[in-house]
Amino acid sequence: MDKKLLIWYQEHKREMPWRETHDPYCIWLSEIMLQQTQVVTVIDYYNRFIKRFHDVKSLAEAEEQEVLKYWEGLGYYSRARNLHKCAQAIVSIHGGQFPRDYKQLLKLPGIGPYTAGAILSIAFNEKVPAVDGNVMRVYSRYFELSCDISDSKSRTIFESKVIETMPEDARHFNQAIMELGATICTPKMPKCDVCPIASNCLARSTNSQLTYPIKTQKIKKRHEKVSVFLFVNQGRVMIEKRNDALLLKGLWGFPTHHVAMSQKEDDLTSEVLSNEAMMNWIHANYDFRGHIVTRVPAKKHVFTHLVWHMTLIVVQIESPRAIDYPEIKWVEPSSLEAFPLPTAFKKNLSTEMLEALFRL
DNA sequence: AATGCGGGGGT
DNA sequence: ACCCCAGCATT
Repeated sequence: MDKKLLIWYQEHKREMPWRETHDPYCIWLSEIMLQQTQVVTVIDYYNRFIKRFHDVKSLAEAEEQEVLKYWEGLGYYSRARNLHKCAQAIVSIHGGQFPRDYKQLLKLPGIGPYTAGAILSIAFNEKVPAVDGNVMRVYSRYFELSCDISDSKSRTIFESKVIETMPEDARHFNQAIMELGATICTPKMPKCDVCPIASNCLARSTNSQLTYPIKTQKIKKRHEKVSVFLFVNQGRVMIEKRNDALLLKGLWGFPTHHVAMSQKEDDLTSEVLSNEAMMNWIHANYDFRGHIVTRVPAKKHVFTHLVWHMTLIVVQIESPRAIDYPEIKWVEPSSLEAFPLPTAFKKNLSTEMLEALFRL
């Protein structure tokens, strides 16, 4: 398996900025960004990030808000918060050097079994497995392994199998398996006709590629109806830093009010908040008065485990005058870009909309 | 062991 | 419009 695979990888690997170095900082950063995120998306973020935070020390010294700003739009923001904490731990505990040790790496925030293996193998060429979803898909097909990959216990089974089959060139082998999973041995329509290891693939021989990997877990998303308030005062709109009790904690956004929740989308259509109920909510949470200018049905936004059905509520605030607090800012629409604003809010803000707000 | 956590791509 | 993807932390 390994010989053909390594030759294929050498010839067909995609170019990525982090593949031009073995610097543990670059490998670590890229691996964190690549969790649940595709290569094409990561490249721009990675380049901008490296340009601003060129080593672990400069990242450790940064403000969390700025790190989040550089992560804006990438999602799973706890990755960014843990990345920042991890950089600080590496500076304070390990003298700014990444530990070349599996157990030590695992203790660091945001680094789990996969990422520890990826850093050790790719940066240090240690013969350690790095099992991600691609590896599990490739191995379960190649060996027709029937263990359930949605069960976290299965990871160790794949790790043993990887150790059995791993050549000395761990650095390239681990990346080759993942590259194969990402480009050839894909979930839906695997390109077996151009796969370098198809001749020995068990699933290929029995035409069972699509029954592997075995995965039982089903995801049931709940639906939430959410009012998103655009408080407008003298050409400025209010944003607040989302607190730890909220989704998207630490990022900025418009005030949100939970109207209704259901397992079924249809149950939400009848749930409408009256103007009076809204004004009561506003007054209970903020000490100013105003009137509702308009309601705009907004795009729905799908998160990992829930769906937001948003309505934008534009409210003209008459009193008090716009005052900033540490966690509440009144900003001109053009200044919104200075804050880390998650996609759920961003995608509902057209230029026309902002222009209209500005005129209020 | 189960749940929380974004956003993008393919069909 | 709908389906799929999937590491780590917390509980």
